[in-house]
Amino acid sequence: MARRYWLMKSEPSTYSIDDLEKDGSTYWDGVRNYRARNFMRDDMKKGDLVLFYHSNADPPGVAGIARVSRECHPDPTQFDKRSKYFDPKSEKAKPRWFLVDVEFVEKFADLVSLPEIKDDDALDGMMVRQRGARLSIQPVDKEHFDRIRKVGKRKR
DNA sequence: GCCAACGTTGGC
DNA sequence: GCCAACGTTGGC
Repeated sequence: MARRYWLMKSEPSTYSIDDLEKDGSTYWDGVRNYRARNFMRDDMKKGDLVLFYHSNADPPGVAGIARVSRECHPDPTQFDKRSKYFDPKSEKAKPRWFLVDVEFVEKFADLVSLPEIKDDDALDGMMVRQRGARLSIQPVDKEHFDRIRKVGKRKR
């Protein structure tokens, strides 16, 4: 099957591309939205490439590239009473929330900002351009992925 | 800090 | 199963 491409949002004040570079890889924990969960559970395969998006940042935008390094497994934070992601309705035998691991690939020389993404005709149709696109994990077309990666490699 | 957009919850 | 109320996301 063809490799798929994704966009994953993270608030850099919580976890940034620099944190991922330092850690090498991470659990993508805390997703509590069913559509986003279903992408991780059903569709994200090892080797898929990910646009690492900084949300709630100034400016928001794609900061680099990551890669799925481990496929779907239960999100441990759902069972951890001390975690803010604790879900009392989730059972160990029947976990409700799943995650994937992602590993660092590259940090862009220069962040591809949301305004730039919105201005670029080649990126027409990207989900992240839509008003109110709150979904924290989004599928991305290969052409859009390649375009963002190309723009991200520029120096200025 | 505001608020529009959207997802979830819970009463009925 | 509907839908109002509420909570969250995230750009601005």
